[in-house]
Amino acid sequence: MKIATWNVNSVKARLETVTAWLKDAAPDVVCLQEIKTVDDGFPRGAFEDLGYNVEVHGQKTYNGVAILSKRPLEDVTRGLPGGETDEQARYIEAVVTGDKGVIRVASIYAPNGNPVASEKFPYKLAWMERLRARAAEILSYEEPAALMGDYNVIPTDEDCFDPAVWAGDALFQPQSQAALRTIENLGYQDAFRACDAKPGAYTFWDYQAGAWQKNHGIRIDFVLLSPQALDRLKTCTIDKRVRGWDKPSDHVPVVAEIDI
DNA sequence: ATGCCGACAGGATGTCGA
Repeated sequence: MKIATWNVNSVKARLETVTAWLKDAAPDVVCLQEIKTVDDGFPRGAFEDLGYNVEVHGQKTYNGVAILSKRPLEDVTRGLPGGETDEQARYIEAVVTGDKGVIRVASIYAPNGNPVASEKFPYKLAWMERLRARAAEILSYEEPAALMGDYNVIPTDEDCFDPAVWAGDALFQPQSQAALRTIENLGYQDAFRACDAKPGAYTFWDYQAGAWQKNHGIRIDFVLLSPQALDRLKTCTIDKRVRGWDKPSDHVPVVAEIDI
């Protein structure tokens, strides 16, 4: 089963790019982030026409996440547990059944957190703590799980072109890196790192200042796998071709092949 | 030090992203 995550930066503005990629890559499951639309505005027909089931947790203008799957999506959870007063749509989770068993998948859009001196940074850290709690709960199920998305954390110096540029940024703060590491330390593995230890692989290049042309990127989109999913991991790749296409998102898809 | 680019809502330009 081919599973993928992609921050599309508006599903409406990106519809042609996204459908072109789906036809080219033919993933079985895709977690989308930053769809920037309410549920009713989601172009579900365009994806259903390509054979996908669609589950959406949308929001006007900002955020919003979705899951597309060629297999039925079951046990759908909208919103990250523990945030009854949180209005921001950043999490949706569902269970997919493959030929050899089930896999639980989550589409995650973690808060950016900038500027660090604002209330946005503690919101980011509190949200990551809620994600840790949910990740721990999922681990207790002892089943294959893939927590996929835009974590808005640069894990190490090797995950950005120039660490000095990011020194004051929320994505690169020690607290942000620790929050991600704490989730991994529960027992999740970064699928890309499990397959490819080379530094200098990125998933995001800013639209500004020719970042793509200069390869000034960062790696902030991850597929985190439970032990039961890691056991079945075959490959994990970053599809950077897509950043060079017309009307690209500033993020590219991360794709993992799981034997499920 | 800040903007660079792009999407959105709204109908100009400010907010947000990373």
